[in-house]
Amino acid sequence: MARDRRKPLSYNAMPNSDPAAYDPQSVEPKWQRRWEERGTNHADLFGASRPYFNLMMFPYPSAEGLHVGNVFAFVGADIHGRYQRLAGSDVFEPLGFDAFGIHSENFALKVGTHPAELIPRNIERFRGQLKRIGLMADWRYEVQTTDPRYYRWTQWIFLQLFRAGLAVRRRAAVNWCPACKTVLANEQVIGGYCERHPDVRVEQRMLDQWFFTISGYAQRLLEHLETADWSHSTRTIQANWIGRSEGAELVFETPGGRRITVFTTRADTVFGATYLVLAPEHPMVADLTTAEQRADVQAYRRKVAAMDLVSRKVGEKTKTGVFTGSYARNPATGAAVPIWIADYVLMEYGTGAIMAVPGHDERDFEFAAAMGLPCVRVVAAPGQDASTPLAAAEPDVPDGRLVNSPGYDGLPWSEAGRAITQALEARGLGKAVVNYRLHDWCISRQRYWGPPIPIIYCDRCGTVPVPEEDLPVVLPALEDFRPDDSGVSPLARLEAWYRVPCPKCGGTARRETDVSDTFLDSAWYFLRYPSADRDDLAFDAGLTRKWLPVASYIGGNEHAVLHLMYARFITMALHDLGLVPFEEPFRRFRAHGTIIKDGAKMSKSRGNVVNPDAYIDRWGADTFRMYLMFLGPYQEGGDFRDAGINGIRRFLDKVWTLVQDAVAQTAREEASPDLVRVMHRTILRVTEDTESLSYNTAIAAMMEYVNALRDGGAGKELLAPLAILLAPYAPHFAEECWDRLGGSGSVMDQSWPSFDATLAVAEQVELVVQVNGRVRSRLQLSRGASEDLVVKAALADPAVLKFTSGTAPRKVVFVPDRLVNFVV
RNA sequence: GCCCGGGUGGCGAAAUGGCAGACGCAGGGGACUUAAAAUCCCCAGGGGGCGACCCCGUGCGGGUUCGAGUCCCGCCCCGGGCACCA
Repeated sequence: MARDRRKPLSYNAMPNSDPAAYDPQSVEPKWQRRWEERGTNHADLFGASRPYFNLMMFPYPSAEGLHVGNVFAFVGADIHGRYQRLAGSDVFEPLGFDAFGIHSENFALKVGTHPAELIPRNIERFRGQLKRIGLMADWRYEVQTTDPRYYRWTQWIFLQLFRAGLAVRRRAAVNWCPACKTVLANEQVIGGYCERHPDVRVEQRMLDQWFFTISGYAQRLLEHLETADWSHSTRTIQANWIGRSEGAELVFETPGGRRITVFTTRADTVFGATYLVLAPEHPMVADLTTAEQRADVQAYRRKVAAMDLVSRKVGEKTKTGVFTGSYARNPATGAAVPIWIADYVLMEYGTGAIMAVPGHDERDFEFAAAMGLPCVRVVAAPGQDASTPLAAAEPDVPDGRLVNSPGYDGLPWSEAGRAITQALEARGLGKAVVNYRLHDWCISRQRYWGPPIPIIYCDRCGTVPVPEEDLPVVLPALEDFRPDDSGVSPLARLEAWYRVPCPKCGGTARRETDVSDTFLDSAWYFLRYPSADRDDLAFDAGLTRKWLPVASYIGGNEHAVLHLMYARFITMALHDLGLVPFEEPFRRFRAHGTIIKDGAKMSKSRGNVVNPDAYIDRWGADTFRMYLMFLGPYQEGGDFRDAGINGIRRFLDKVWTLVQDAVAQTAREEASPDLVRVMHRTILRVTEDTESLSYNTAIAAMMEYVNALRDGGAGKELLAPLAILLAPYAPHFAEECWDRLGGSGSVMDQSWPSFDATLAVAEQVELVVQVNGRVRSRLQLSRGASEDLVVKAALADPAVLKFTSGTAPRKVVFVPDRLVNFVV
């Protein structure tokens, strides 16, 4: 733990000599042992009457061990689970490890140790750390995605999707690093160069890949978001990612009778479409290219094909493109417009072809200017007309109306699109369509550390799924698992492994040697948890019906698109196959905030990663848990500074002292009615705040209560409820307090205290008296004082008289039990 | 550029349109102690006044309202997501 030498953290700097003092180093291991012995954290999966599946995002067990961000995430979710249990639910809180994937593999390569050896060590360490922070995890149902008993069923899910036609094989472009000799994810390409080789340009390669056709689910995935009980931010990110846009497909015909279909969201501007642009890969390009233009077109297509996928999409650079030599007829104007190809048009969106309207689209304007193509105004703002010159593209003209568009002039542009599309549809040259930005999910990885895709290629029978009874296809041990230049997985080196007889005809065949994406492993792990001990099926139907959909899922927004989208898709697909009885996997999702350090996200490269171990050693898990939760609103995160952690420890010490004193008390005193009211109010606040994940204010409420108890004297009956309120936050500490106060059994088996709503409000209220909106006095009155009484008392107040000068106010605003405002 | 969040003391923050700054950290003063730590008590947004009190104050500029940190309009800044998506 780094801290200032000159001024060491002084709190508890010396070993505390007082044997009665709170010592987390003895309290915490003791209760962790008892929980284990008594099975306190176990859920009765079959017998539970009020099942509550409390899910948190399982970690990737990195070599560095757990970091503060993980602890923040897990503790927040654990508090929720513990609260639900105390509130009467049967909570199932499982954990596991997501240990396949390129990160593990790259790390293994770096340190020269096989992942099969590395991962179990990391998991061991993680599990130890997770137990230390006192999670209510039921470790009997731990899952590890790298275990053949798990990925057997990952492969099984692939087969279900394959049978349903949702897994398809097709050729697609991937990023290829010639130095790493492997395929890279888009995230690993930095400005056109390899993340790990900053001077090596990434290339584009065409490979056969397996895809899940998630794009067919775009509309459903979007629609369900509207009513989902999810964090607003997460819903917005997903909706943007799906990227629905309504528009039209319009047809431009060539003299040779070819029909070029373009997608546009601005059919209203079709009269201004002065040229067409196709993506360089568009299948019609070869046929459209004239002899004179062939050399140029081919050179351009080669150049684009060599580019990496990331810099291809960077919009800043100047536009390039080539004329094909052909023309097509604008369906609205009838004019012949030239057909170009340019890399600013992407094959994977829309139809891979656009009508260019330089007058009202910035990219088209830029391209037209560079190539000397004509530009026409078809929308005019009030005060402009058809001949007002265009100095730049005007994509969004407020109150704009169509011009230069015979038959539609004068129509507002926002309405004209529909009319024009309808008219073109009648001539077979257009129709309204909806497009989505969401692409199909490529699950092929030309890598080693993942579940082999369970497919066999037979020369006679073609693509044959591995029979379910032959699962798992075990990932074979491979000493040298480094990727190579071949463009296929290292598994392709193991002929003895991939050479298998065809399951259908028995002839020579070979296994698929690619492995599947790690995101597939994590797209269904929540289904596995309740059935983690079963080897005969992926998930038991009865348990699934009982425990799923997940009641609460808490995790980071860094997984808002990939993981959460894929999990939803897999669930929806399994539902359509009749394998699960629900379409959405998570009833409720809450995104927690990010813990940053010195204003930046924690990362190894920045060197600002904080290891929780040292804090737990020094302060104990409970203090550390509460400190993280007190940092700021849970759903916003905060900056990690260790200044302030002793505030939490002071709070726990105060509670400890109160408990000792109460236990030592011989004479039983009646609790003061005022303190009883404070207690009810505290229960109310902690209940509401814990429920809404406002952990920081729940802790503040408990602190206020403790301050009041110290002033007023506290007996056991005022402290026992506090022990329960504290249990989600500081579970070991709460157990110890509960035990010392004479409670029986685990504090986790108690009922959450209830409050009396009439006692939870103060008897005496302070009423604010304002004159013209400014506070001039305060009145102490009993709750429920009538307007008459308040106004009379307020007007008689000398501090008020000074400002009203005794005259009757023009207006009186009265808010019961809060304020009265005189307007004079 | 588009779409979400957010901007409040020295710091982390709190506040159904109704007392801005709860709770905590750091700080100052005092008690205890030979001394320190720990602990306990008090102070603590800025300015003015001996004082009771008064004025100013929630990124900036307007507006609605008896009353705005909170609602509306227009900006600035920070964080996140998307980005030649037609």
